[in-house]
Amino acid sequence: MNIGDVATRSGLPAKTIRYYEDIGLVRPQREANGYRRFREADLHKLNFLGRARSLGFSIEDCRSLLALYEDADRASGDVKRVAERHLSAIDRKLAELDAMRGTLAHLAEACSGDQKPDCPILLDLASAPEG
Amino acid sequence: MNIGDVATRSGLPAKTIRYYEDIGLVRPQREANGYRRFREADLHKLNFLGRARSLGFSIEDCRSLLALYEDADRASGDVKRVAERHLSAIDRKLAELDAMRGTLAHLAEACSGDQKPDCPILLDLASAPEG
DNA sequence: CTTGACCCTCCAGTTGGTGGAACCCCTATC
DNA sequence: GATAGGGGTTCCACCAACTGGAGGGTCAAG
Repeated sequence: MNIGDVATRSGLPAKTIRYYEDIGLVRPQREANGYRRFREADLHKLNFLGRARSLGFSIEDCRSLLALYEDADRASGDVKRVAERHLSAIDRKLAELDAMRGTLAHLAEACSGDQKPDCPILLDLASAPEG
Repeated sequence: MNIGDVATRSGLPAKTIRYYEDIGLVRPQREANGYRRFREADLHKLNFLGRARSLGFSIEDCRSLLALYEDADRASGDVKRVAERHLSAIDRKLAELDAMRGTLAHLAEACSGDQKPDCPILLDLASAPEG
């Protein structure tokens, strides 16, 4: 398979796949003309990467997960640890966004949104930081 | 005030303040010796920026908000529009993270986490993309 | 033989800063 | 006057995870 084929089959842009090769996540072979040659195993890896990235795992997480994926002897506990670490990162992010949302919604609600220049949003933003 | 003073009073690192000057968000004057000289108005702006950034507004959003802040004649509706656009971006992000969290929690729960090599997390990650 | 769809490499830009090097300035102390 | 420290200055490089584009090679069809 050429890069275009794995691109359509994995759903990843060709650019991204080249980038993944650059940073050592996949190692396709090369044809005589310099074109990358991908095998089924490479496609599996790319699918794996696409799915993991879409779940928000970082590239470095993906590298670990891929190593575990390829290690037939790994303990599933190792994978679970990576997943749970990521899960709590997601929870932190969620809490943070939720707090933002609360403040912002409150401010937007208090704002009349008309032609008058008074605006509680700006008033809040302009208030000094606590501490 | 020198940069160190506004840094402590605004809670922003000096490096960040220099960066904000670089991209034109603040324009402190200069002393004869080349030191930046900040006035109260600059400090207000920096507080504004710190608060807006902590609410997740992008730098470009901040630029708009700052322009509105400094425009005595703005309509509060203009500000509200920026805030509401940002609010829906936050909502999208929240939904996305929540979906991730669901999938991941489900997978982690299904994973025994013991010494056996079978791992539903990896199995899921390895499955082909739909479509 | 030309057209057009692929493919290649390399460079630069994105966002919002952060780290560090190399150097200047100011004040206090010896 | 020398020196030590704690400011300040500039500039360059780096982070994640790509993305866009230039400039050019390759291949199959008409």
